[in-house]
Amino acid sequence: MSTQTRRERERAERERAIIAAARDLALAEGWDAVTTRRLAAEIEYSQPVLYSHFKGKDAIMAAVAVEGFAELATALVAARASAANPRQAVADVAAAYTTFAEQRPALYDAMFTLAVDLPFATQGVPTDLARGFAELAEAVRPAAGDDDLEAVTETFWSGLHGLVTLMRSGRLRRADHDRRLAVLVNRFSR
Amino acid sequence: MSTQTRRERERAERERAIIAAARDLALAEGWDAVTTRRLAAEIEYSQPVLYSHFKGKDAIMAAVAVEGFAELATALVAARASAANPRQAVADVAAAYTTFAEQRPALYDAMFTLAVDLPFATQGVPTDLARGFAELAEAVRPAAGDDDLEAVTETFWSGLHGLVTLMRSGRLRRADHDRRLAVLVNRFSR
DNA sequence: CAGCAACGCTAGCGGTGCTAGGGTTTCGGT
DNA sequence: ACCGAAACCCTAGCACCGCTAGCGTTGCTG
Repeated sequence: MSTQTRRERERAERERAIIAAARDLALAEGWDAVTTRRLAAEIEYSQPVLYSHFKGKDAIMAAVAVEGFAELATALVAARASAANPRQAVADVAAAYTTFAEQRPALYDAMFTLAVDLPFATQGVPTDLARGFAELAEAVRPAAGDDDLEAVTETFWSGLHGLVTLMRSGRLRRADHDRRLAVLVNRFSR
Repeated sequence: MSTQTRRERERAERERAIIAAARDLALAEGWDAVTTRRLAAEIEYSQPVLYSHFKGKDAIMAAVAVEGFAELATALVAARASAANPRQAVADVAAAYTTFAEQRPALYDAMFTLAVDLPFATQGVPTDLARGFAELAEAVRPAAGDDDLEAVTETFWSGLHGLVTLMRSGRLRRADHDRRLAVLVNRFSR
């Protein structure tokens, strides 16, 4: 029994090492730099070992994304908790969201622009993702009015996502980001 | 002179054939299916010919994107022109935008999610892109209030872009699209 | 008609994600 | 204690990618 458990533990550790290596490499040089060969070299095993843990590169990215959901959710919870009033809550949550995307671009990409094989609008949504979404929902709830809260939240989220992706790809001037964010917050407060 | 002009004409035709082939292939099977080899086979020339017309695959995608800007601008102009009132103009323009993205996903990707080497937030923006942006601006102008019109337009655009990309990547339920669109339109009208 | 320049081809480079097959090590039963 | 079996991981390679060097041919020019 002891050797069995040891091997399982080592295997789990190696899996974490793969995810950590992918995450670090992606944060440092972007996802294009994350190749199965470099990943294998990083964990000091051969390429095929990766495939005994994950179905493919997409699955590795998905695993990294799941970690990202936890980070984002934590940031959003903190932002909303420290807000003085409902209006400020929307602003702080929005700022926290875009800051996260700006500071962890590779993580954000894995979560929201790449890696499609994660469950989103279906059952089995990662709990941390649901946590983050709930924070957005609570922030905009006072401003929902007659509209369905879920629809308002999703639309608010889309606005944030659009701002982030268009700015990051050079389609929007970074200098005007605060102004745009203020507009969005304005439209989803009161 | 005659042979010279003939060759230039043939060259121009071949360039158009490359763009058309890339566009058709992308619309039919997505950009992943557009490889330089398939493209070369499609125009019945060898691979290196492509590189005498374009710097690389990205440049070909950029050329396709430019054509897309014209289509989108036309759709937006038509939508706004036929609207009965300002409120309806925002709704129609928004619907036209998302419909375009939904019906021409590959085109939309080339324009707004891939191909970064196009000028956007700088000088030299493709005129058709500016035309489309201007239509969005005119639509939301009545609802800008004290906010800077450009910032409002960019934010509205971001909302549309976010809705489209999150839905297309499976992050938002397609069934609720109209509801979300209505929310966005609501927040950028009146 | 000779020389030259433009042109488009074949072949190949270095890279990608992924997999088949075989050795080696470790385990379990006699 | 040993032997068969199973688990494990590595080497080598497949098919593909974007892109380019170098050559042969074609067709124009003086």
